[in-house]
Amino acid sequence: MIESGARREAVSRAARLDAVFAALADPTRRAIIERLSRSAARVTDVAEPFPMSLNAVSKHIRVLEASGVVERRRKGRDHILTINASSLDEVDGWIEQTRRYWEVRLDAMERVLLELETERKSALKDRKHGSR
Amino acid sequence: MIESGARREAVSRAARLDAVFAALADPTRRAIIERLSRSAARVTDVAEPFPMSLNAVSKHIRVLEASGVVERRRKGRDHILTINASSLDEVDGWIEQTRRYWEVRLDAMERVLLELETERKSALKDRKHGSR
DNA sequence: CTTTTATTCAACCGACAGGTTGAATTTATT
DNA sequence: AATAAATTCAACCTGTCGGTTGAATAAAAG
Repeated sequence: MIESGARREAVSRAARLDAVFAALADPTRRAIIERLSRSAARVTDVAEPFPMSLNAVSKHIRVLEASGVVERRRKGRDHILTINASSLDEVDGWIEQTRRYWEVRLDAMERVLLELETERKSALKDRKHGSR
Repeated sequence: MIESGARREAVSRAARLDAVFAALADPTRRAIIERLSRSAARVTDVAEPFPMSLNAVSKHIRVLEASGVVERRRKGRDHILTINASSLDEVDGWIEQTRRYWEVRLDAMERVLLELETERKSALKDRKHGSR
């Protein structure tokens, strides 16, 4: 039932990142995730503490489900929601990889070079600048 | 003028997470980040490869700046853009912490307990109906 | 000084996101 | 069978988002 991982290449990596980041961008949805982190729960249970209609929460859950962060299995009339732990790996990987770039390249050379260039230019004019 | 890069501790952690996740949810903005990961650049340079107006990119940059992921310093008429490596720490931390929850709690106990409960309920029904 | 270059500001627009309410659907309970 | 509960579907409203075009502003270059 759970064909997680390699088999879902119908959607681009970018689109998946879009979906997960967007899903995580809403505070209500992050709260839902945190709630589900403590225990699996039905839609009604998840919705209970929120100051909005059940329908609104239901829609949030659909967003989370579409992004792959939340999984749903039906048990009669109840829909049991759980979290898919591996769904954040891709996002995590993107962040990690991007940050690595910075730390290696940015901090040292590039920044100094840029500083030098701008220094050279302002040395020619040298007006009263006095910024901190 | 706007105090960019100044202390904005008045914003809640949730709001900051909102901003960063939302900033990262757009593929154009992620591409901008990747571009700036390789070298600092001016707005025009950043905008050049994108199939949209300079104004559109300028707006994306403002979103990234407001989220704290990108920093800007003016040098004459040029605005030099760089990445703030530490800005993703908060996001990274949230993901890491949330995932930890799952792996510890979800997989084992909670899931089994839930299974048992639903099992119990259908057992009651079983007495007056056939097995399934 | 005039012009070009870099960038933002402002107004506008279509699409989508997040919320509402009301009904429909499926399953449990009595 | 009748009712209640859990959930979604559908229509609708409002605000924000991503994009456009057409200024305005500020600094550099001629």
